[in-house]
Amino acid sequence: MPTRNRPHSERLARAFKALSNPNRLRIYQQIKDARVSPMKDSGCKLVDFINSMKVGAPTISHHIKELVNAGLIRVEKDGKFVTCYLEEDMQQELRAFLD
Amino acid sequence: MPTRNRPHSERLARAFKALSNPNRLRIYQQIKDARVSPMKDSGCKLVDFINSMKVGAPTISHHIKELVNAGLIRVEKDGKFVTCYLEEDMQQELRAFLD
DNA sequence: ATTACAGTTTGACAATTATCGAAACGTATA
DNA sequence: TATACGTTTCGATAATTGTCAAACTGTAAT
Repeated sequence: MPTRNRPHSERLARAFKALSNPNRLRIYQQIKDARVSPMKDSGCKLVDFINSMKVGAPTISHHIKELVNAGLIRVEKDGKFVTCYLEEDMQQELRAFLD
Repeated sequence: MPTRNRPHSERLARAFKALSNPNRLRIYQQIKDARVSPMKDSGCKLVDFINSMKVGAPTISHHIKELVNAGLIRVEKDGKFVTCYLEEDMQQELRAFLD
């Protein structure tokens, strides 16, 4: 059973795997940088990724899903738009591992 | 040009990819934990990995090589033994990225 | 309603990867 | 030298992955 104190290798490895693709890493970085504080988190519109990155929409959709499954981000739907937000707990877990 | 301020996605992604395999992650963790300080770094003997982990020697050798290529660790040979040491610069780069 | 936009799903394909067994290599020790 | 041990290389295989095109879904605008 994975706990907060002794993180499971599998869980961490899955997060690292999600960050192991350059495009996914860039997506994550933008989402992370959009969060200046827990109070001020503008999130990132998925449509902006689709318009700015050099891979097709299906690929981006797939990458986002992987980041969500890895627990790194979460998404919220509003009308036809999807906005991505950082999952701070996982960010903290990764930071803790690196220390 | 990858700099400290604006790290290259490819370089970071390669490091994360190296940590994306559970066995490799465990290896890295042990090497990291063996370094209590820059002055006191006992390193980890490759032979101990081979004896303690449940995968064959060729696989371990391959994993070590990947960690080295990713810039996460370095190895030193002494007689027939190989010892693994943490590359602190890369650890710092990863930490900086997560902040 | 028709069109346009945002996003997902499916199915496919080439490329990469984790692992293995067998063989080879290098170093020490008997 | 011969033998043993630690490590690497090689060749193979099964599994995973990144990407795409095409088709589809849902929402908004005209």
